[in-house]
Amino acid sequence: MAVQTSGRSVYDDDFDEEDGPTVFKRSKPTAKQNPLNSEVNKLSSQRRDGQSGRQVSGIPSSNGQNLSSQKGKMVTSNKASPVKSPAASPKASTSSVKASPEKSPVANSRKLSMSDGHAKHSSEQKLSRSIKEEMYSAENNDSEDSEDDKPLSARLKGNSNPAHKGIGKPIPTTSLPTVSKNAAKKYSEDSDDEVPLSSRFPFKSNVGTPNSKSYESEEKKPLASKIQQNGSTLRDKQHKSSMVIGKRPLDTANSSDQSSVKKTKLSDTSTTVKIKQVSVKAELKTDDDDDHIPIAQRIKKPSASGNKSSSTKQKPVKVASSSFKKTTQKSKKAVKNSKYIKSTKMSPSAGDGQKKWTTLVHNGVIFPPPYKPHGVKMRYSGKPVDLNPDQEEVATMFAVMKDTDYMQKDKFKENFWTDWRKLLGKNHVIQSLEKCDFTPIYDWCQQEKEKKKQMSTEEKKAVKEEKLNQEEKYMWAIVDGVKEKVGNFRVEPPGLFRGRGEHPKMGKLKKRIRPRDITINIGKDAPIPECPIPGESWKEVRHDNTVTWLAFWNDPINPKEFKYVFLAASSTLKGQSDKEKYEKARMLKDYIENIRAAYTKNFTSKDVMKRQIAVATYLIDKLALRAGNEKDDDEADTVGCCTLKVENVKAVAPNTLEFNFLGKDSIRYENKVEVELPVYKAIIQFQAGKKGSDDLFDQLDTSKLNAHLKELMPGLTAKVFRTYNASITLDEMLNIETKDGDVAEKIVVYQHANKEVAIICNHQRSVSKSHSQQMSRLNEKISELQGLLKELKTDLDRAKKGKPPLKNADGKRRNLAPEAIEKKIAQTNTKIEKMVRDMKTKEDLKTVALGTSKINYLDPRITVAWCKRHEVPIEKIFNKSLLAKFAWAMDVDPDFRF
DNA sequence: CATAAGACTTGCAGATACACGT
DNA sequence: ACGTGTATCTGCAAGTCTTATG
Repeated sequence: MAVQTSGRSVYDDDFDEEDGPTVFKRSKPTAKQNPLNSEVNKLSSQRRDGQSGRQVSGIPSSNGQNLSSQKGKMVTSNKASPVKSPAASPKASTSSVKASPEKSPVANSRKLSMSDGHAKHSSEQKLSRSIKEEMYSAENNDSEDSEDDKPLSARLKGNSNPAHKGIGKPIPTTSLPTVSKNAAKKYSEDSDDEVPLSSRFPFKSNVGTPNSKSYESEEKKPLASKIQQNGSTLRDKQHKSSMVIGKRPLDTANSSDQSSVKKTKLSDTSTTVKIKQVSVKAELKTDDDDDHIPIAQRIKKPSASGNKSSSTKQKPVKVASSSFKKTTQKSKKAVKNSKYIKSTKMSPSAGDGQKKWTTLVHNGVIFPPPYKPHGVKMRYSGKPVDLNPDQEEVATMFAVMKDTDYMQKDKFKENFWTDWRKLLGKNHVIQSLEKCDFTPIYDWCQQEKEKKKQMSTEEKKAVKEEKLNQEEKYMWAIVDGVKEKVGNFRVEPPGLFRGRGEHPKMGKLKKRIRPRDITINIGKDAPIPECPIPGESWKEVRHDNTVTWLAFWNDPINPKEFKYVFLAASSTLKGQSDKEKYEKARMLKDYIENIRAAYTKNFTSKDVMKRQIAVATYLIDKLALRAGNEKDDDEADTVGCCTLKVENVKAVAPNTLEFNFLGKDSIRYENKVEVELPVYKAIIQFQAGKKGSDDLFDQLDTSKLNAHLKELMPGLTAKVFRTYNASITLDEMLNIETKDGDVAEKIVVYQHANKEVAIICNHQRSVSKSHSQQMSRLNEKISELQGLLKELKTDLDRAKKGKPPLKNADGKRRNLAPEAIEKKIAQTNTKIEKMVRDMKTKEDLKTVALGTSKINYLDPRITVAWCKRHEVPIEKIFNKSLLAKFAWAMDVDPDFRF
């Protein structure tokens, strides 16, 4: 890759040297907006949001305080199905393409979800897409290295008008003719393959059909979104209106720190000492030899091969002999895979085997302070009891949980009692938990908390500084000569296990971790961190550079499992794999059409397992379900796709499926979806003759499913669909809904898209304790304003007639000119409208968590590119930690599309 | 092959920091 | 200056997926 030598990108400059928000300016102020947008916008006005109440009463699903009661109030049952999909109206592209004669059963089955009749993509597009598929690896290299890593300034000079790129690369996903340069390039360069297309893609002809019109446009979204279009069942809680989410602009003060995203390359690992001396902030800003080099390139430095990015680190995928190939894309796959292998071989990671780093220096982990007995006596049968420090410690853990929901759970108390009793001993005075009164300890803890709160600012600051001082040395590691933040260097303190949902182990004592429990992983030549507790030593010291963890210990609750210390999300190591994740999801984009066609075909396969795989894949794709691994009995009883029980899905004629189950973290997934008839029928078949608690997919588990997926695309697994659907949704929504307007309006568009994704992924949060209170407070304010409005109107009437204003209860009003009153009225109206909007937004988002998708599912390059295109300061969308985490994405081409 | 072990990502909640209106 | 509400950060639980093992 051409290393960018000429200096920083525009972005970098802003980042480093300015305090103000970073605005991605285009060199040409023109072409800010895709010309198509205006048309597309119409579509957007038809969209409705899903509604958000997804939790169900009575389900003890979380451990938050008062949660169950809150949840209980939420009656709404259908979960939203989000996005409808204006997003993909391929009209534009259609025009450039001729209709193809393909016909496909698949397409037919999709009609259902395509009520708005989007045009489909032409066969030509499909073909070129297929070609692209084969060339994936080549493309990757191109896109990652040749373009993205160029300085922004350089890139901007080029063709910044998205419309220019239309040639050559069909983006099936959207109708926008926008095509990335990379893709176009790839297309032409990649035509190397001599094999006739027709033979390479026997499957093709099946895929698109005349009636697949909206198939393509629609297919990119989870079904849920589509269904909503006709979804009579769904509540229309929406507000296409863009609501102001009330997000505060990040303060510019932050930006000065942002250079933290840069890595400081140290000339050699022995510089550790120096590092330790510098304060964090100072360090962040210090000399950075590599500052001018984009992170993406720096990442690769350590690798001797200096090769182009390997967007996928996985090892070559074996070309399995699968039935799928036979039926569909045999030759294609073979070709693909071989290329894939080739490219992977050249990649640094492949060359180094599993090697994740070359040198690794760090200072180990920090332990929580030993327990300080407070001596406060709890009571047993009303009498004070003496406890030794160990017993007291555990009693205190229990005491402080007084007003959490766990206290209502018998399992929690039972588990706690079992473990505490072991400490007390059989013959202790305390013989039963019921007679225990922990309130003295509880009260004491509250007092302590209060004391802390009352400390003066200076005192607090001092305490903080002291803590920082102690921790500083643990906060950093040096990986291949680059100083990187460590994620969780603090060893977990002892406590009572707070499992989520109905976890069988809740309340058990999580014992204190000691050095002898901990295995350290560190570079061979690095000094071994000294054990912070005198007289003890680490369990083991390894030098394993095929893994990224710095330390681990066995989870005291489940000794078969481990707790790892990793680098922070902002590290290059994490950034790299994050990028690979998104590249894989982008790769899926090129395969998705065939994959969907294949599973659609298999809805009616005679082979039950195939049918189950098909339907499961469909659900994962359309509803963004998780894979659903098997779980042990000593874990909360939750499910994912492969572990769905018969009772979790209800088939309602003619073709609706009602899902209701507890997913990850015991979050309820509740959704009604209209599905293709074959899916509906298949589900009924799978349920036939089974009990409610039986597995719906009895022939299936995640390894079978993923093994199958891997035959369809290298590295494909179930979770890739979630990433793909989340990111593609964001990309499309942003590009369709962004209009000219001020930054605030654009941010609203972003948040709206973000929200849709969160709903698709079922990312929930519990309603804040004060939510209803806050709502009524807002209501009060609104009616106050409305009262004022009334008075103003009266005044206006009187003023027009030349009469003086009436006096009201609390005094008199000023005598104003009618114009002034009118102005006031307008202002008040605006204020009221804004408050109403805000309230709606607040109500709407009260159970939706936007953060998770932003952190884990949305390709940051979509966001960064959009910010560049629309001159939205990236800080308005990404906070400081996100900026650091996504450093690798910052110099993306403004024309980047997912 | 099935299962276990191992490694890494994803997810929610509570604590804490911070901005905003009064 | 202060309380309140929101945004962000942190902690750690709970997933996914790969690899090793018998």
